[in-house]
Amino acid sequence: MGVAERKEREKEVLREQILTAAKTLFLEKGVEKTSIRNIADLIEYSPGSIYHYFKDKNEIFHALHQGGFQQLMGKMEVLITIPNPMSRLKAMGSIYVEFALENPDMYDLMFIKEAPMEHVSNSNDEQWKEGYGTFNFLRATIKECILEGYFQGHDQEALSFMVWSTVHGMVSLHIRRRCEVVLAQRQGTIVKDGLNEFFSILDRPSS
Amino acid sequence: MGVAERKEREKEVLREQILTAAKTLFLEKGVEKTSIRNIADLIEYSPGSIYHYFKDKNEIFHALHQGGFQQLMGKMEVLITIPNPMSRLKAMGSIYVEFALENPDMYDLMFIKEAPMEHVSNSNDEQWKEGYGTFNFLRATIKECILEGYFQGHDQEALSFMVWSTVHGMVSLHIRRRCEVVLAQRQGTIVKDGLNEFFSILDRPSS
DNA sequence: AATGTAATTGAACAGTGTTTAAAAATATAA
DNA sequence: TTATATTTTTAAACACTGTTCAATTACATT
Repeated sequence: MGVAERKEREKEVLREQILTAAKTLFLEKGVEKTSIRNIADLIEYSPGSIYHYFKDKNEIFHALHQGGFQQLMGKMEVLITIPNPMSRLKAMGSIYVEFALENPDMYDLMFIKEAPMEHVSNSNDEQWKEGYGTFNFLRATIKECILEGYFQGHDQEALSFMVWSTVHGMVSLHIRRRCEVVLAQRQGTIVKDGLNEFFSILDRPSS
Repeated sequence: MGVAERKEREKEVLREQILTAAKTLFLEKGVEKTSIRNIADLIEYSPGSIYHYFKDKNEIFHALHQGGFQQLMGKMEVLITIPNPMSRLKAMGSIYVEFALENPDMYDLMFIKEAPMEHVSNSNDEQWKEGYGTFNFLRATIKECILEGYFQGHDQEALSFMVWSTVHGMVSLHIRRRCEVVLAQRQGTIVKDGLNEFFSILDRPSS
């Protein structure tokens, strides 16, 4: 009686197809400008059938959202091989920025867009599980830095938040197209340059 | 023959009414979820008549956008009385954060929300006039800091962008409710604490 | 009072997310 | 194999959206 299992697998395949098509279109023309009909056209199904696999458009976002956190965590795994906490902190920043610039729409979904389920705050804990994971790793790295004397007398929690904010600020200004105010000839590299400036500042000795 | 002038004034009044209604609705339910018909309903005019005062929805957004920049610039005027560039830089950061926390919705509109149709409309220069103004002021302040030896060997443009990114990052993570990952007992003051951490880091001497 | 101009309207167009009743495809049972 | 039951898919419809435009209304000028 493996029929139910096969059906389940087939259903999962179509679910995956929808997700892949949605991701393709989101990255291509943006989330807002991608319609359910566009997705349906791409997988050659009717618009209505998508609603048998996802409650609504938001649920498609949410599924991709979680996938994004796993992707980011995957990119961060190499960091455990870096023993020096300061080097690890910098590498973490580089990976974060790299992820954001390579997957701007996904980053938008994860960190910039209005979180759609905020009023239904019950499931928040589950949703942010991965988010907690990455921030905890940052916090632990900062703690090691402080212990090794890199940021003497600094506040672990506030410093962690500030470091995260700096990289988030740079990539989100870039993604939301607020970089036109910087010199035209610098716009192409301003995020990378800004990150290096940040590293330089972090490298300066505690007075 | 003051008729033309009176008509002009009346036209300006209705323009103002549209802007006020749009602002109310944008801040209440967001730009994307506010329709021209919603705005028209609120001022008790037909949807079509709005197009006699604004080319399209984007033009309404940009008009409000510019108003926000003027408000921020107004708050920044006191900075010219601070002679020391480093003190001025810090005060600028404080005012920026204060503005964002006091007017989160307007800040959202100005720096976080998707600026609609930016790639389509080619009048970018005019739109960002005020944006250029505030960033120029930051750039000039950073330049003075460098000249006075505060950031020896640093890149003016990249450093300016990085400083802006840090304050923007902190307030935008706060506004978009991504601060739940920080310790619960710190969440109320994390932006202010993070800003102070940033100031401390900036204060450290160039090696 | 007649004319010309500017403001306003409501209908229409092409698009959106979503729902739903009917149809098609498929699995199970007799 | 045939009949029934279940699941999957579809097309049409609903209530929206931004925008355009011909027709109407309001009004200042002659």
